[in-house]
Amino acid sequence: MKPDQYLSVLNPEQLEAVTHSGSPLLILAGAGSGKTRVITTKIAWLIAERGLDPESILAVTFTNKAAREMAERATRLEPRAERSVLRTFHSFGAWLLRRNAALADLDSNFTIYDDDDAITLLSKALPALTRQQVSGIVHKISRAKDYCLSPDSPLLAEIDPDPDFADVYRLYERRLRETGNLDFGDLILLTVRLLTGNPEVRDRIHARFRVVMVDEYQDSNVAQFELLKALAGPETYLCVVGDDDQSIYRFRGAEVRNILTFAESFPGTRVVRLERNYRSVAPILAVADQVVARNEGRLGKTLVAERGGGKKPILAFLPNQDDEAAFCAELIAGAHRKGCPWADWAILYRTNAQSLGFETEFLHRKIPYKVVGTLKFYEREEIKDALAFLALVANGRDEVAFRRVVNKPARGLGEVTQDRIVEEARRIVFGVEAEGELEMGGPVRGDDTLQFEDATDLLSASRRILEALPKKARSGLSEFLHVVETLRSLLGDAAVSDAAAVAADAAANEGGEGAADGGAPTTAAKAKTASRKGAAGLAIFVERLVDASGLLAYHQGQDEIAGTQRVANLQELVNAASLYPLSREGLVEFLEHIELDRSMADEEENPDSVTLITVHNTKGLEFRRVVVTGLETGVFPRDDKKGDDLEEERRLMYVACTRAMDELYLTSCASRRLYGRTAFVEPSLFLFEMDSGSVEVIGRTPRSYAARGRSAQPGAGSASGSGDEAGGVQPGAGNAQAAGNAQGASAVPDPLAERWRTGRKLFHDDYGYGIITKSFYASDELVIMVRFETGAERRFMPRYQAKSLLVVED
DNA sequence: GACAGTGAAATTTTT
DNA sequence: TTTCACTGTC
Repeated sequence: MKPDQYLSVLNPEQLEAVTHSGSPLLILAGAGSGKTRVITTKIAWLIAERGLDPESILAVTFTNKAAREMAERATRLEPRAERSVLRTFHSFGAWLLRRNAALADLDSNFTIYDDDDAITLLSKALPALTRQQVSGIVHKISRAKDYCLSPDSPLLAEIDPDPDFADVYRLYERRLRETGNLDFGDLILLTVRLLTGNPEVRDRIHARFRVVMVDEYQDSNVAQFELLKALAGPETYLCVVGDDDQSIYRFRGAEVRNILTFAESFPGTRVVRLERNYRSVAPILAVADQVVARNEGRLGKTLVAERGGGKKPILAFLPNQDDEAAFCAELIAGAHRKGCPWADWAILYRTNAQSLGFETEFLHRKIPYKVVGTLKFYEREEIKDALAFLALVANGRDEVAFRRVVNKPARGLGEVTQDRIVEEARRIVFGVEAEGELEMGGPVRGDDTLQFEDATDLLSASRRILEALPKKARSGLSEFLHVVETLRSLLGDAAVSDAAAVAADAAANEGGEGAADGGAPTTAAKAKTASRKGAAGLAIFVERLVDASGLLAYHQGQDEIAGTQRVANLQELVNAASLYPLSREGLVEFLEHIELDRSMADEEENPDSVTLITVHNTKGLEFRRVVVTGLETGVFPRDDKKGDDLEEERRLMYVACTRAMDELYLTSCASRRLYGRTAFVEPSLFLFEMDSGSVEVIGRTPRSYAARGRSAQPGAGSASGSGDEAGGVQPGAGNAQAAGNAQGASAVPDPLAERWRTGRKLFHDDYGYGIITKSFYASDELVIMVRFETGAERRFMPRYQAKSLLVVED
């Protein structure tokens, strides 16, 4: 596309942001203001108009999805942008560290530990503590890394005042370095140290990246801020984009202050505000704004809706979460009957657990849906097993991986034997008393990488103690070692020397590899094509490994016992590997990609389906119609939230509402089941913060909410005071009758009540046959009691349960 | 060393 | 309701 073409569609502020140069730039981009368009256009423009080498542009984001989208859109405007480096913070860190492994005192074959692995590792080092306690510690360590704090930092007390914490942190670091692996925090922290501690690397990076851009800057943490500072040389053009009102990751270290004080950190900063919202109709934007306006710590923006007209958001009060699910289903099904595609809809909730009710309901009603984020493919036992085995092949020091697979299937190698092997491996490196001698950098000395790896390899250690083991363990272990070795040889004899080779090349590497490397993440779409052709590339290897490791047989057995899908899942993993070359580098690349991007290729899901998604996961997305569910105190916002935490919940609410383009629905239940127990709950604080009159209320209004409505809406109050008033029209099913009030039911014949008359026989999908024992209106909702053959008695609201409840006899 | 059974606790958001 | 730690048995 020609620059004047894509520049002509921009508004004046967007144009200014795109063409600005000569000083740091902060773009304050409100929701739906065309932020991504500005970034991608800027990339294209820099290449096409300013003649910048695409490879000298670095743009970092927080999610892989965002990175992919950015690459896609920039490339559409300017094909050469394909060679720019568009990555997540973490994948950029991994990229740089791997290429400078020797300088960073790392093994270039490092794999990445997720929280779970980190907890396992530390648990083994602290056997006296429960997993839960360790999990708390690991969490704090990861927070410390977010803030760039080493075990020696006095500021550590801010995270945990316990003086032991620093020691445990130190211990964790040592164990982690011993495995040769990194955790998420390290990907940022060690990258910062690499750049600040090695002037030649830093200069090289400054020379290469002339432009550094950051998207969603409001979610950056202190370590990422430090990284940004390290990346910005005197000649670097710095441009960050963000919206302080959408900062929602404080809980994991994000610092809103980064964006609030950007201009102070980088003197001369030019600030451009994008305040025209092109996404939502005005009434939707209004309620979102009313809520977030209550926050104090914000830069303050005035979002202007470019789309006039539009309906007021509808607020539905419902008895409980089953009704909430039914309400949503009916709403969506009703719209679908009128031609609205399923895909126009998104159901938003605060916590993942809330998706369940919607899933069951949608399944019943045959409404196609997809759950975003809960794709726990890589969490499955069989997948983690196979990945652990792969990781061990790539890196023989990986203790967590070793422990996970060495005795699976059972080879007579229990924890005691495992401990012996690990001790043996550590003994070689540290001598008998190693405690406390290490710095953060770890024990690797650049010159003897090879020897180090060999000696501390858990496999070498295994071999050394082999003879000392009891017969059963000995044969089991020796068989295991044989499998690993055979597999390693499959990756070519070059495997062992890779580390040295890569280390030697490192210095010259960042220059040319950007292109080759940037290609990998964008190939996700090609995965399917590749996998259909059968095992190719690394897939051959993974297939062999799954079989030879005994994991296939083991999980086959589990499939037969439990009727699970494990073998099929393993096959899926094999397919995923087909994109990578059959080599040790290919394997390492594969593992890194999985660790950093768990959003497996979107399978062959139905493109026309309703989206079920947590509010956090909607960042950057938009839908025509959105239902924000669970608007109750304790759920959203979670209770015990106050001060800054409450402000963050408010921003979450702001994010949720501003996802909607055309229609917004809000649902709030009177009671909710929470771990088995049913509790009555109050409407969300945020509902009270919206101006009365800016939403249309339906359903039985809770007393507290009604009270507020009455005072704010003079003349609209009801005489009865029972809170029965339901303003507005029931969307979806049976709307005409619903408008009628409870007291009117005596005169007017009511088809709904007629259909669900006492004595009728029913069939229910879950409970089987039953008979209606009572039928009555509670406020303005028809309620029936049904006794089932099982003896159970249940209440239903036919309006919402029409599909699962079938009248079988008059 | 594996495994079943018991009792109790605890639930957010994620690169 | 589910998950996890711990206990006792084979």
